[in-house]
Amino acid sequence: MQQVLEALVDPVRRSIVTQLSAADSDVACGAFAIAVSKSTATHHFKVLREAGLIRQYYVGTARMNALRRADMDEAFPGLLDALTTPQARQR
Amino acid sequence: MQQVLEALVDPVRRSIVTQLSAADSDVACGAFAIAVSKSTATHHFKVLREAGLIRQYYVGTARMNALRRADMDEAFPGLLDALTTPQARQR
DNA sequence: CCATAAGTACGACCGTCGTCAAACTTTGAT
DNA sequence: ATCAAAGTTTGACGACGGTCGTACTTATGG
Repeated sequence: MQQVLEALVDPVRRSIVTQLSAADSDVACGAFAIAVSKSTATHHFKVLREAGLIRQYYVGTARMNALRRADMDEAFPGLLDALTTPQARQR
Repeated sequence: MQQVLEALVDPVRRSIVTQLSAADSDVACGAFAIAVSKSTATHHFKVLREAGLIRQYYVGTARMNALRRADMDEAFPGLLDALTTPQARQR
């Protein structure tokens, strides 16, 4: 839980989770709308992965990211819902 | 939202919120089970207050703390519920 | 009036975190 | 074989946040 919150408190990482939640399929690392360098992006994906929020797999040179929503909903019911709500994203 | 998450990511502050949520009435600053000095405690209460999570008022020399659950539930539905759930506290 | 209790305010210290650039790896295409 | 695309790794830097001690304020009780 502590680890999950530490992952979600960063705006960039929360944006990644939000974009993943809104997408209808998995997303490559380079396809996110985040304004940081590649190395910083790699760092953020690592934090999200180690917190159990995403799963990653390769497709050619692209590393795909999948939101582990079911696992999260089981471990922390309501948390991702509370964060990906449209009004939550706005405020 | 960002401010609320930054307030809730600290274990001491989340413990304060949890204890407030479990209590059936408001709690004085000195009555919490937190292992930090007085000045550090004051700092944490200030962060919680500025994030809108608690309200404070004096009763003699004691400063009472009230959880603003209704305001939070309106602004960020499900967030406090997700964090104060017994299984959330455990994990 | 004085002492004690309950917090607050102010600096200071230190660790952690987000950030980047540069060098490297691996895969796929020409 | 070469080259480009996509990430990773490493190291460094700077800022912010949690912590504490000390000094200060305010209120209650004897």
